[in-house]
Amino acid sequence: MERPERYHHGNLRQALLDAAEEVLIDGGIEALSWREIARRAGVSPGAPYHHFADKAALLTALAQQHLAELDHRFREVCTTHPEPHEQLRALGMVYVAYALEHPAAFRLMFRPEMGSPFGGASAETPVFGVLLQVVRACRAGATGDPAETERVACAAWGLVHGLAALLLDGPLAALATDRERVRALVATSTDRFNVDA
Amino acid sequence: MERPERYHHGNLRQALLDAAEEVLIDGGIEALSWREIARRAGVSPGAPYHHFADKAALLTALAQQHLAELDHRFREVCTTHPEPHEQLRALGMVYVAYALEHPAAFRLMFRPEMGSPFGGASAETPVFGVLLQVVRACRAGATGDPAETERVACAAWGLVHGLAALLLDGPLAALATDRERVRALVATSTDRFNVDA
DNA sequence: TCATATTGTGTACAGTGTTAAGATACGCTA
DNA sequence: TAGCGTATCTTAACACTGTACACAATATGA
Repeated sequence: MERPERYHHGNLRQALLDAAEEVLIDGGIEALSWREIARRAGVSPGAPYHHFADKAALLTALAQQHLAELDHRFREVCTTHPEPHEQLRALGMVYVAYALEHPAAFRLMFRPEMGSPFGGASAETPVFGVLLQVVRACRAGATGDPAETERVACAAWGLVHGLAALLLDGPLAALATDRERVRALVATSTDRFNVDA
Repeated sequence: MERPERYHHGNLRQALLDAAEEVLIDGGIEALSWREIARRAGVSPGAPYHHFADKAALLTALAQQHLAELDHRFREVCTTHPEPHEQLRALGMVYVAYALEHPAAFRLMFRPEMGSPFGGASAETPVFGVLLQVVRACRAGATGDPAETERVACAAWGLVHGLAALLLDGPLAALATDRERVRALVATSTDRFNVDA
């Protein structure tokens, strides 16, 4: 989209990611076809293969971008909220909010047909790393089993992820538009989950 | 598959569902194509349109079958476990176990590109109905807000659903094969979730 | 300046979901 | 039992899709 008159695009890779994002927003996942992406970037359907191995690779890269953004928001939460338990509640809100704000992108991160943009669930994993850190802070000073701490972090992730998934494509979809009820649901969920050792 | 030599199949509708299930098992969701299903049922690609409006309708019907089976297992749990809190823990185990046992089918139920097999989240909703009943039993005698009870049930569903989703297609996929660790994770999750009023 | 690597185009192929027109067999009524 | 309407299936076609390949244009570096 930068300099259409030239033979070489300049930075097609990013242009493709932008085009994919654009398609994703106003057409959803079903509209996200390789050729449509190339079309929007003003390029022939063969060109993208010089920048991405295949469709899955492009989509994985896009998912990673969103994952990085979500990770950024997570870290922001940690700076604006002092107390660990408050941080945890805020993280839940941010997670669900992001899912509802970027539904198609959020779904993309958990599609089985492409390589998972997360690695595993370690301290270096984008979003999970922050979560694990906060959970550790909540349980600081306790003589608890470290494996249990990890399980608790996974459970916390599962909790908010499940809410997001059910709100997006599950039976709770009807609630998704009512911001206040969503907020209440997330609050109930996190408040009732006991993190402490 | 019943009487292949005849022009009319007999009960093609169920044969198509069976074929779809078969494809789903040994090929995953990606292999689940309309034509492949017809092929396995020994019929031309146009024939299924007399039984299902389109691909999404077929897949929705298949998802509903699995949902009914899961609902059945849920009700079974309620009869074999007397105490509500025990029931709740057992339901969580059964939910996650079903997801890991039938991964492709489980994913099918939450695909955005087809009509959700659940209606909303009411007492009549297949799986949620049982869950709601058990949560109510846990909170019996309390003077709690009914809306809060509903939120708690939603949160409980979110908790186990999130675990299942992360184990299937998320960063917890590496754990999925280790039955004992999965069991411990689910136990930690449900035990730490406070249902009571 | 010229060979080479990079990044485009164009065409082709197999496979997809869906539709429409025509062939066949079943079930009901007379 | 004969005939007819209708439900069911086949065949062929359409507009797509993702990917592969040969080729062309540009950029780069010795």
